[in-house]
Amino acid sequence: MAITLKDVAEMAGVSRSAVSRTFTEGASVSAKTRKKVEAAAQSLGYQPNALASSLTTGRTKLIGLIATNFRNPLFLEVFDRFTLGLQDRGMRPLLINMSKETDPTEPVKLLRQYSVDAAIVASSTLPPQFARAIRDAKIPVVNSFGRASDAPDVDVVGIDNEGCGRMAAQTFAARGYAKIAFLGGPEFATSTQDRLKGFTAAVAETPGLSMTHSFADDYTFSAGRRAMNALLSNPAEAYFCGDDVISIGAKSAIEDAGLEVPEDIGLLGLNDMEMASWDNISLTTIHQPIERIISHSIDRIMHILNDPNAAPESHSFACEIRERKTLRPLSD
Amino acid sequence: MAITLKDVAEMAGVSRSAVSRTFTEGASVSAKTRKKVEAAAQSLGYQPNALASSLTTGRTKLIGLIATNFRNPLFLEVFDRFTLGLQDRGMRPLLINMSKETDPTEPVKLLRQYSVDAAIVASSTLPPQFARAIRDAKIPVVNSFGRASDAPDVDVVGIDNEGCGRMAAQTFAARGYAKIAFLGGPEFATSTQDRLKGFTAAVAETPGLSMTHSFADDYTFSAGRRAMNALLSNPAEAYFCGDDVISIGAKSAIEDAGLEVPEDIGLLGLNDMEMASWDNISLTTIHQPIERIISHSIDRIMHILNDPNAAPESHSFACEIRERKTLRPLSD
DNA sequence: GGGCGTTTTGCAACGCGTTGCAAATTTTAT
DNA sequence: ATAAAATTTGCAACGCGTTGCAAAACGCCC
Repeated sequence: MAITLKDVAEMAGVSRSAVSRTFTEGASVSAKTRKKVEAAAQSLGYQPNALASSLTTGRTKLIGLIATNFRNPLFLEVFDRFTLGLQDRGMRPLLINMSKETDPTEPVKLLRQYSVDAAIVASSTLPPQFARAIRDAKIPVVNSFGRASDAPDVDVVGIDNEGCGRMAAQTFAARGYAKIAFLGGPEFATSTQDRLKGFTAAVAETPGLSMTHSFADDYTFSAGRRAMNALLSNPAEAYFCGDDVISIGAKSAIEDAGLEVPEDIGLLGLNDMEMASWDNISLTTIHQPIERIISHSIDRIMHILNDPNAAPESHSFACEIRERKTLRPLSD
Repeated sequence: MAITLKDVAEMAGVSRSAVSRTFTEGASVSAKTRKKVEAAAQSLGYQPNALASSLTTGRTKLIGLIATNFRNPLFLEVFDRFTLGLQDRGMRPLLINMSKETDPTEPVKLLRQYSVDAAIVASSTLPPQFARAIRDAKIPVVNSFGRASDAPDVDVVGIDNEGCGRMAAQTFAARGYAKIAFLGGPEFATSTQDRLKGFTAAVAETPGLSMTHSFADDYTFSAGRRAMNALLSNPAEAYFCGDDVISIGAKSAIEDAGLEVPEDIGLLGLNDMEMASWDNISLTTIHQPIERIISHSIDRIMHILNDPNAAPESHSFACEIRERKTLRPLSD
C-alpha cells in the first residue's frame, strides 16, 4: 500500500539501514548515499512511518491534551496556543474531551495505548488527583491551570488564585465598596476554593469590609445568570465572579431586574477573554496571562522529556486588573 | 519498560497469539484461556499498544482534525462535538491547527506519518483543493463546512450558503428594508462567495431592493468593526454579516457613531453561536445546525472507513432565521 | 604501497502485536 | 469407543523502522 523504507532502499540500491539513517538526525551517512536516498524518497513520495519508528525509539511525539471546558470562550485561545506551540516543537496534540466525566481511568488507558510522550491536563476544574493518576502511570504530565503547591507531586503551571481573590477584595475596597461578595465558579474546583480563601483573607484584613459568598455551578452565561438571580433579593454592592462568562450572565440578570452596572452593582470578572473588551460588554476583569501559562507549560513538558527525572515544579503567574466599565472608578 | 503481550503470555502460560486474540474482537479463544489471560493482564496492568497493532492491521483509529478558525467562538461547539463524537466511536482526534498557513503539503505529510485512518477538514475558509490534496494522498477525508457541489470529488457536509444569502435578502425585504448590503467574511472563502451569490440573486428577483457589498477580512470583532466603520459614511439600511462575531463588531461601530440598531441600521448575523442569544447581544441571525453537520460528518467518515470505495457525497443542511433584536419586526 | 585510524555500510535482531496455517484439542455424531 | 467435524492453539512470518556490531571502505601518513 504505502511506500516503505524497503521500497526506497531498493530503488536507491542501498540497505534499509542507510535509508533509515538518512532520515535520522545525527546518524552517520555519507553525502553520496544521502543524495541517492533522498532522490529515491522524493520520487516515490516516501514518508517515514512515525508510529513504526516509535516502536523502537520509544518516542511518538504525541502529546495528550486533556481539557474539560470546551464551551468556555477562554479555551479558544487555549487550544489555539497549545496546538500551535506543540506543532512548533514537532509534537502532535491528541485531544481528549473530559467534559462528560472526571474519572482518570479511561483517559490514562488511552494515553498508554497511544504511547503518548506526555500529557497536558489543561483544566482548572479537574481535581489534582487527575494529573496524579497520569503521573502514576509513568506518563510525564503538566497540569496547566492547576492548583499551585509548595511541594508539588506533579508539574503545575497556573495563576495565583489566592492572590486573585485578595486582589479582587482590595480592588473593591479601593473603589469604596463595603458590602462585597464572591460569586465563584464550581465550588469543587480548587481554583474556586483558593480564590475564595484569598478573598476572605483580604476582607478580614480590611476594616469596613463585609462579605458573603456563593457559587455558579458552571462556567456559563446561564449559570451566572441563575446564580445572580438567586442573589438579587438582597444583593451585595459588588461581586467578584469566577469567570468572565459568569459575569456576563450575572450582568444580564442584574439588568433584567432593572438595576444597573456599575451604578447599583459592581462586577469584576476573571480571565479577560477577548470578548470582555468588546465595548458592548466592557467588563472589568482580572487578566490571566494565558500566553505565558501555555508557553511555560510547553517548556516544562519539553524539559521533562529531556530529563525524565526532573523534579516537579509549580509555577504560578500573577494576574492583573483590566480596568473597564463594570466597576465604579477609584475613589480618592 | 511497559508491559507487553509477551509478559502477559508468560504469566498466563499461553502463547502470544492467545493473548493477542483475547484482545481482538471476534477472534477464537476458549473461555478458559480468555479467563487466564484476562487475569494476567489485569494483574500486570497491561494495555495493548495501539500503535504496534496498527502496523499490521493498518488501522490507527487516529483521525486528523484540521481547523483554521481557532479564535471563533463557533469552534467551541465544533471542537466539543467532534471530539466527543469521535471518542464515542473509539476514534482519537489528532488536532492540526492551520490558522497560520493554508498550504496542504505539511499537514498531508503529517497525516501520512501518523497513518491517520481519515481526516476531517473543519473549515469554511480553506479552499476545496485542501481537502482534495488529502484525498490525493489516499487518505479518506470529509470537508465539514465546505462548499457543496453536485459532483463532489471529496465528501462535503455543510450548509446551503447560497440559500442563506437568499434568505437574508428576503428577510430584509419582508421587514421593509430596501437599501440593503452584504458584509461578508473573507472574500476568498467559498462560503462568502456562495452567500453573496444567493444574496445578489434574491435582490435581483425582488423589486425595490438595491444592494452593495463588502467584506470583513477575518471572522473577528475587530474586523467587523473596521469594516463597518468604513461603511458608515454612507450606510445601507441593513447588513447581512458573514458571522455573528463580525455582526457584533459591526454593531459596536454603529453605536459608536451614535446610530442605533435596529432603528437606524439592521443587522443579521450567521452561525447563531451561543452568545448571539445572550440578552445584551441578542443578535438576529441565521442558525447553522452544527450538531447535525458534525454528526453527519462523523457518520460519513465511519461510512468511508467501512467502504473505502464509497463515492463522495455532498450534503448541505438548510439554515433558519433566529429572530432576535437587531432587525425591525416583520412589516405587515 | 602498507599500516592505521575513521567513517560508512549492511547484517541481523529487535520493538509490539497480528495472522495464515497446520497441529492439537475438543465437541459432536454414530 | 471411534471417526469426523469444529474449535482452539502455537509457530513463525510479517508490518515498518531502528540500532549494536562487525566488516568494508575510505582517508591519511610515512
